[in-house]
Amino acid sequence: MIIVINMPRKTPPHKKVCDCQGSRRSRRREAILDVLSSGEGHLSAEQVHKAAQKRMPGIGIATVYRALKCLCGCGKVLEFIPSDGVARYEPGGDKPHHDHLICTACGCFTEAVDPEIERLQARLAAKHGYAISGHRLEIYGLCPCCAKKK
Amino acid sequence: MIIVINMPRKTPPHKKVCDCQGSRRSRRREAILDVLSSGEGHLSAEQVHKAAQKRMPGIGIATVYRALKCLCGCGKVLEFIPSDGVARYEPGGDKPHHDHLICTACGCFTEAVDPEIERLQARLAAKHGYAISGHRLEIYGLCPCCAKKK
DNA sequence: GGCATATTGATAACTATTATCATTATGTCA
DNA sequence: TGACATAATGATAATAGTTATCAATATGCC
Repeated sequence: MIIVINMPRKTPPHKKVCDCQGSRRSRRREAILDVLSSGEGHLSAEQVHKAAQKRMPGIGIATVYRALKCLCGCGKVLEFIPSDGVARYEPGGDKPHHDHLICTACGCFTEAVDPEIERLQARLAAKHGYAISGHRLEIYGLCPCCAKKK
Repeated sequence: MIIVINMPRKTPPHKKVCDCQGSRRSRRREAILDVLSSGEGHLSAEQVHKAAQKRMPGIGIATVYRALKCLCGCGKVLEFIPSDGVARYEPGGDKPHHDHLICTACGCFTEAVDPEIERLQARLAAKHGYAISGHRLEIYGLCPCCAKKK
């Protein structure tokens, strides 16, 4: 299974914030996971924050970032960073790997996967002597809805 | 030909800084282009700045950013933004499209392309009703050099 | 050479994200 | 149940990368 890997940010956390094992139960972290599990996914941290505030008024943005990092660490949430450099989050866990189609007009995300592409990527990596550990594929264009409008 | 497209940043420039037509000649802009043309490519703005200072002492970082934006606008330079969110620049123009293999250990970039993958991406986009305008593919793993060390 | 204006450098501002730190909540153990 | 160790939290400062602002300078044209 291919995992999407993000390059390390400039200032990585010094220690694991949460391994979701020795952690205590936290109602806010649960609320944040619930936002992603029940929502449409592909939310930025700010959007997650807004949605979480409806369930848990007063929740701080720092808590959201910490919770997302924690939830990513144990696989319950997936983070991916498109070319605007702003991290997006989606529920992980049972969800299979997929790539993203991104609409250049409305900014919406569509999930898609092509096993053939996955296979060829591995081949391309091998051809260059790379031991592949992950990949990131984004396809840009007009979504059907926006294409119709033009 | 497929062009790599970056999502718009949060604070896009209000106007085109330079269309490389009505522009005046600028020795610094030329120096910056020269850095990329003669160097290894895949440089961050900061790295370009450092290299440019050797040729043009006192050149400011703002000038580097402006010049890069200008040079990207007219195709002489290509910008791509990997998952650390930090823009990298490489000479454009005559260079054909390519994807990137990125080493998770040393951070080096390798250029690669597979026509088959390109074709399948177009097919995948079409399958989802997308009018494709570009894509971005990054493959992460250990480069041959780093793989050998382990 | 002089003029209109494009370009520049210093620096403030901005966005997304992480670190800090005092306060609060949680779980455990007596 | 109550006390205690410590994980989690919120406010906010700090950081990195990038863009905007603005006065000073450079460029091209007459």
